[in-house]
Parts: sequence; structure tokens; C-alpha cells
Amino acid sequence: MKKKRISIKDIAKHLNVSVTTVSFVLNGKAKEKRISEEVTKRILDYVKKINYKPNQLAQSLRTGESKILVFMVEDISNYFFSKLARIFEDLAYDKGYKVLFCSNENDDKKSIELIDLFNERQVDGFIIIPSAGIENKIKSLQEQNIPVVLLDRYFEDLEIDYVGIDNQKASEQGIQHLIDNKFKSPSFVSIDVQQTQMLGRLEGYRNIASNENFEAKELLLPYDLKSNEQGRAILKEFFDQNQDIDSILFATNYLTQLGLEVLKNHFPEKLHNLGIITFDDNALFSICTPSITAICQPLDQMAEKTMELLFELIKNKKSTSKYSHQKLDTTLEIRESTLSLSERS
Amino acid sequence: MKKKRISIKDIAKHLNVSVTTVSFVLNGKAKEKRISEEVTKRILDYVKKINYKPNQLAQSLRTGESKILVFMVEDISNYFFSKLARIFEDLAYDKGYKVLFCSNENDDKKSIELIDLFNERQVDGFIIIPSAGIENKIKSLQEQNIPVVLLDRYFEDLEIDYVGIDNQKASEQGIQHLIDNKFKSPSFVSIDVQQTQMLGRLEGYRNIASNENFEAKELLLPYDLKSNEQGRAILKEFFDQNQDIDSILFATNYLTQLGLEVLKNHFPEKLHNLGIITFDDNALFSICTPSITAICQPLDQMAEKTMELLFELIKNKKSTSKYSHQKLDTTLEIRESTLSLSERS
DNA sequence: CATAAAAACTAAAACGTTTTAGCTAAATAA
DNA sequence: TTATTTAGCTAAAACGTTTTAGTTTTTATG
Repeated sequence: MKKKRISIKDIAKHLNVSVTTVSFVLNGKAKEKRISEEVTKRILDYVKKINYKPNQLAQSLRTGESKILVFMVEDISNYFFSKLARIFEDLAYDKGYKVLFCSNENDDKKSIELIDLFNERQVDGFIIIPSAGIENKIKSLQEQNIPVVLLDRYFEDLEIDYVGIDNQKASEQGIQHLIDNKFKSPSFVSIDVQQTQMLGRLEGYRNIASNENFEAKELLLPYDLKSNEQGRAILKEFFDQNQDIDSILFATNYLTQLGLEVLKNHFPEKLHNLGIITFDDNALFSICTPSITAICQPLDQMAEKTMELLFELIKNKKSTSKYSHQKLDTTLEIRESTLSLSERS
Repeated sequence: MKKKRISIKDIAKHLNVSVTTVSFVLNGKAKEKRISEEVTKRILDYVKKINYKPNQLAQSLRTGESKILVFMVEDISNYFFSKLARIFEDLAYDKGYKVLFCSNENDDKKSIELIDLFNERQVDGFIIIPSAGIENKIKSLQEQNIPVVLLDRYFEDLEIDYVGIDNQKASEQGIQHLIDNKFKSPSFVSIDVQQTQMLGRLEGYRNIASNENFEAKELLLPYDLKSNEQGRAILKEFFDQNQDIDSILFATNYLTQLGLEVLKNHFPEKLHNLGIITFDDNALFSICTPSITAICQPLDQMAEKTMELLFELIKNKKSTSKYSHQKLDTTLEIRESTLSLSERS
């Protein structure tokens, strides 16, 4: 007993004009197509009166535009991604687009499945936080002339728009901050994956190690961690075997969380003496004890820049405009965890 | 220079059969429609060879099904919601549906706009975490025979499917746990809003207060908090004026966060002596000091149940099957913040 | 050998738009 | 008056499917 929605045809019939005329008026082409003011007004009034809304599906089918964007992240339940999603949502809606979010779990197979899936649905554009091995898939999207912007990480040999941060510099600032606060031997905990963001962070660390002349102590957890449990075990071993480190830079939010758990449970005294910095802020880091110093990515700015690039692509579908790599600056949110020991209560 | 996608018509032409035949075969109706095995095989083989994928828009236009669901939450960047979203995502994809997420900011106007927006797009179903005043809009969706399931909260006089927790019981368990651990005077911090989930939590608190004979101390923050700053100020005042409370149940994640900030900054000694429980867990609560006891909602179970109800509605669009109110059980994740004082280190 | 029944397939309408190409009537020019 | 231009409007095709209501061919039946 589905009530049939009113269509443009019904309107045309009711007003004794043609479907074409109604369509022209609705699309704001009344002037251009020389529809008289009188008819234009009649149509507009009636449409408002019955609160007619065009069928988007039919529009999309005809025009080839779905007004849907896809935002593909590692895991939408991770704060860094969900926060970005929240911003994208607003930006897109303002322009009349909706955003479909999906999680690729940083897995190539899943990523490719998802891209294919949405591609079949003729979405109008992709914002992708790519897993390590989907360079070719991305390239094939480009070849089909489908707008794509990469976020957070990119591929060295792909000419494509990208927005992210200057990871190396961010890392350097973080480590330098530790050094400035009298920590002598900062270590670095990250994931062993060949992705630009992680490589940049690692390089930044190594640079300062060499500049400041301390021995680099790196822990790179396996890319395909089986469980949090396994992660914690590896971290515990690292702390056991490196009693001399006096500070740590965690390269992601998730690692920080694991690390803090291990410290809290197995090395409670260390938790209060270690210098700790994390990439990516989270509201709760300010209420930990000690509160955790964080390298903050400029989420709003990143989202805005990304959308800007994407909409440029959507507009000039033809011209493969020169691609742009945006590396934005981070800010250091300084909290208790990097106070030099003498300053701590 | 857009490459034209291959259509069913191209296939038909190439194989010298009719479009109808191809369509039947692709829809698995070969047997039913008596298409010969030979033709069926030829079509299937060719389709696989050229990797043809039907145009979903056209399918949707014709069938009236978009295979898109909407999940409307308060704020997708909030962990409770984004975690649910992550689960829904997988469940839906398994059934061939995509999920559009949107954030209503618990605001009626925004909620209604969003619902209208998606309704025009003929989505196949809604999962809604409703703001307080959209009862009528929800009802109108029902009247249009559009599948809707409410989550987290519901409306007393609306006959509609709903999934959530037993808020009253959860609250009672939390407070009882405080009492059992020798806290004499638990207080309750919540939001002043007429929504079932909040009312239930409040009622649970009051019940135990009356059973255990302690004076109820409630702080209900305004529904339309201007800023975190304002929230912190109100909380600080509450703590200042109620020095005698020895424990708190925070009714949401967000309030817990604000509360902990205030405690950490203004009442550091209290932070370690107060009994603290929060509704809704977050990975980081286990690494706070003290780690925070949490009332955990069974997210997986909630998501599954919700999908189950929604798909039932989608299937039997006609029969207004009897609606179901699912109130699931929570679990208490006991951590340091509710150890009785004698047990604390 | 006609006829009925079953098997195998298909033409065309429909979903709701947009847009091209053109038509008609009025106004203007010659 | 006739030809031309312009204003105002519209028929019909197209987007890519699904599905109804057939038609044609083959096989079985009396």
C-alpha cells in the first residue's frame, strides 16, 4: 500500500504544461529557455504548495551524478577517522553531497572490494586513506577519470592529490621537545609498514637521534598484529629489555593506548618518570595521569583542503589539473607527560 | 572522455539474445523463466569475462529499492556511536546494503532536515537515535511505510521497534556496586533532557537512593550546553558545594570526560578518593589513573538485534508486524575507581 | 495430421528525470 | 503582404534496468 510519490509528470498534467517546461523551471533555466514569468510562477508556486521533491535516483541515472562521496578509512570507530568523518559530513552536505563511510581495516583486499563496490554505484568521488598495496587500484580509478584524493598517506610514484601532515617535521618537533626537557634517550614505537606517514615519522626520529647524538631505539610492531594481547606482550618485552630509555614517542594513537596499558600494569613507576608523546590527540589524553602530550593534526584544515581538491576534480572532470601534495603543520599539545623530571610534583 | 560503461543492452547485442533474457539470467531467474541451459551458460560466461556489473541506479529506479540504509546518530565522532556504526557497516554489507551515517547533534531541526533529505533519496530504511522532539516525524515515516528502528531511546507512545539497554537496571547495578564497596553517598551527574535513556538512568539512581536510604544528590546539566567550558564550570560548582559526596555515577561518556577534567584540575586529591562509574566504556578509561569502572552496553548484540528488526521490516513492508522493545543487559567493567578506599594502594 | 501444451525466448512499457531538436504563434522587418 | 526573427513552449529520446504480456518454436497428444 505504498503511496505513490508525486512526479514531474503529475505536476505537468495538473498545470497543463509539458514535462519539459516543468523540468526547465525546476532547474532554474526558465529565463534561459524562455519560459514566461507567468508560467514559471505557476509552476514554482504549485511545486512549493505540494512540497514536491525530485527523485534523486532518476536524476542521477539521467545525469550520471549521484551526489554521493565515499570516505574510506581504516576504521571508522577510531577517533582520528571518525572526527574527520564528522567534518567531511558537514562540508559535503553544504554542497549538496552525502558521504558514505567505510572501513578498510588497512587491508588491501577489503580496500579493493570496497572501491569496486562503490565504483559500480557511480559515486562522484573518493577520499581514501589507502592501505599499503592498492596503488594500482587507485591508479585505475584515476584512469577512469574518477575524482580521488588521498588522505594521511600517499604513494611516491602516483601523481595524485593528497592531503596530510609533514610527518617528519612533526616527529622531529616531538623528539626535540623531549630533548629540550632533558630527556636524554628518547625511543620510538611504531608499526612496521611501508606507508609514507609512518616512514616520515620514523625518519624524523632518526634525524634528531643523529643530530642530538643519542642512540636510536626503535620498536616496530608487526603490520598484521593478531590481537591487542600480542601487541602488549611485544611492548612489555621491549620495556623489559630497554630499561635505559627515558622517553617514548608513540607513532599512533592505538600504540599509545597499548603502551599506556602495559606501563600502567607492569611498570607503574615508569609511567610517571617516562617522557611520553603520542601522535594524534584524543580528549581523554588530557585526563590520564600523567596527562599525555600529543602531536595534533589540524583536522579541520585537512578536511577543508581535501574537499577543496576533491571538488576541483569533480568540476573539471576533463583537465587532469596538476596534482597537489598538501603537507600541513601539526601542533604540539604539551601536557604533564613531557614535563622534565625536576618539574614534576 | 568518459569511457562508457557496458550495459545489459550491449551484452544482449553481442550474444544475439534479448535484453530480457540477459536480465532474467542475471537475476537468477533462468530456471523459472525457462531460459535454456545453453543460453544461460553463454550469458553467464560472457558476463564474467567482461566483468559486467549492473548499474545500481537504474536498478534502484526500476525496483524502488536503493539498498542504502541510514544510521542517524548524535555525533559520529563519539566513540559509542562510531563503534556501533562500525558494526552496522559490516552487518549491512553482508546483506548487500550500504550505510549512510549522519549526525543530528541531538537537535530536532537538524534531525528533521536529515530525515527529509534521505527520504527523498528513497533509502530503504532508517536506524535512528532520535533527538527529543521528533516523535511526529518518526511517526510520519512509519505512515509512509518506511522501515525505522529506534536505538538507545524511544518514545513512550509510539508503537515502534526499538533496541537499547535496561537503563534503570544498569543504573541500579552501578549504584549498588558503589554501596557494596562502602560508598555511603553516591551522586548522579546527567543531562536534563526528557529522553527515555536518561530518565531510566535517573530513576535507577533514585531507586537505590531510596532503598539504601541515602540522600539523592543529582546534578542535571542543561540540555543545550553552550560549551565544554560551561559544563566544567557547572561541575566545579557542584563539587564545591557538595564536599560530602563520596562517589559519582556519570550518565554519559561525555560527562565523565568533563568531570574527570574538573577533578584532575581542581580536586586532585578527590580524584583518588572518589568512587567513579561511567556509562559507556572507552578503551582509554582503563589507562586513566585511577582506571574508571564502566557500565558497558552490549554493542554487538544491540547492532545485531537492530539489524534483525530492520530487515524484518524491509521484508514484510506491508504487515505492520507487532513492534518489539528490546532492552538488553549491560555489564559492569570493574576497575580501580570503585575500589573501596581500604583496598586502594 | 491437426491441435494442444510446453519450452524458449522477446517486444515494449515502465521507473522519473534531463535535454535535444523542433514546433507554433506573435512580433518585426522588408 | 510576405519573410524573418523571436518568444514560448513541447515531443520524444535517453539514462539502464525489470517485468508484463506476449510470440514463436518445439514437443507431445489424440
